[in-house]
Amino acid sequence: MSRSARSGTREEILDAASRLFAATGFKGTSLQDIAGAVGCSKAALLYHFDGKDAILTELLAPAVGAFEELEARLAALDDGAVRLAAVEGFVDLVMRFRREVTVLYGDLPDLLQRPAFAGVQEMKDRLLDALAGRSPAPAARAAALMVLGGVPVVCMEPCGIGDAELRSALVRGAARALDPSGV
Amino acid sequence: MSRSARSGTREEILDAASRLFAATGFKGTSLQDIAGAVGCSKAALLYHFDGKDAILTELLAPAVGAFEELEARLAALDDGAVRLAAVEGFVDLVMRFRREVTVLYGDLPDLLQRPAFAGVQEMKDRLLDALAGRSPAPAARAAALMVLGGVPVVCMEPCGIGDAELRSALVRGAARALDPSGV
DNA sequence: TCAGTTCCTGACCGATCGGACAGTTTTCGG
DNA sequence: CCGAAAACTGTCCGATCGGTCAGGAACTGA
Repeated sequence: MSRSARSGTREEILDAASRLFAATGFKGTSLQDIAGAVGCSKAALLYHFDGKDAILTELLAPAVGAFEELEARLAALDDGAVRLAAVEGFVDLVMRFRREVTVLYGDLPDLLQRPAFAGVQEMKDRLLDALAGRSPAPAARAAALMVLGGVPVVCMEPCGIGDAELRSALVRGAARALDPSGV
Repeated sequence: MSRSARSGTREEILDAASRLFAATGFKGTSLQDIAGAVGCSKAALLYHFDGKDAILTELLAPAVGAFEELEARLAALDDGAVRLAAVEGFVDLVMRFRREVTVLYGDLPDLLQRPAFAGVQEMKDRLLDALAGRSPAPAARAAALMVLGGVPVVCMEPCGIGDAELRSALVRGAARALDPSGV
């Protein structure tokens, strides 16, 4: 067992950073803040990571990977089934990676500019397409965008209801919003 | 006519600031950036405004006022009519104040902490209540939160469809999401 | 024309940022 | 027990931040 795996400082840093990034944003959190939360020096962070950006990318990697998997799964579905699958998969992932999604949404505009997250923009576009049931209709795309932006907002809020109940409420609410045969 | 009203520098500052704040966030925009966009010195900004925060608050004041008016109007409605009125009013205001809402949502978490925007949090809560048709049911509140967070996201995106069409798509999509008798 | 107000500039300030670096403590295999 | 690698610290750096200040230009009413 390697030494680094035992001490766990690296994981502590990632945990503290994700909490702080989610609470005050990436730009709003300094290396000093993270070091203080972990209980080490700022230089220790830069020993474990190549810089502030490296902490962010490593932090978001699992979530990004999971969303890429979801997309691969959705790509295999036909137009009829993709909408509901996209809704359920999206809600599940956002809930599972609450903190990471909060971080990502918190500084979205300028985070997307970074070359490291160039793929996120395309990922968002493909997910939007799936939520719209691959329909090019403006109304369908607007509704899909509303779901894409709205679901994370709900998950960020500590709304005091259980995960199972929240999940079902979100899936049904989003499905209603995306239902082209609705009101 | 006062001298300041003629030169219009003050308005230029507010316009440039709102554009930059919306594009790169409040924290992500420096006074230098604004001065550069306006074509004046950084000191000129601080001659017209008491500080960076003062620019933000003055920028957001018309939007905040409009949302307060909306709430006052909603408060007079009974539980049956409040939901649809809230959806239409909310969509209208978000579209009218696109840029301001983008700024507000871009740095929401830490902006809400500011004493100057203490009222915004309560405003959000009351609007949420109205969108949920004043229902305390967790599912209704989750759907309302989804709409509250999702509609601004759609308006920020330059989605290339006309305002009228976008408005109708948003109102209908949001109404579907909030419909308790739906799917 | 001239005093007075408004408008604006360049230079400067302390604080804080992300990061670099040399040196010290801690840990572990042999 | 010891030498080497790993883990970490204190200190310093240049850049940039929001904000201050004294003074100069530009316009105004008399």
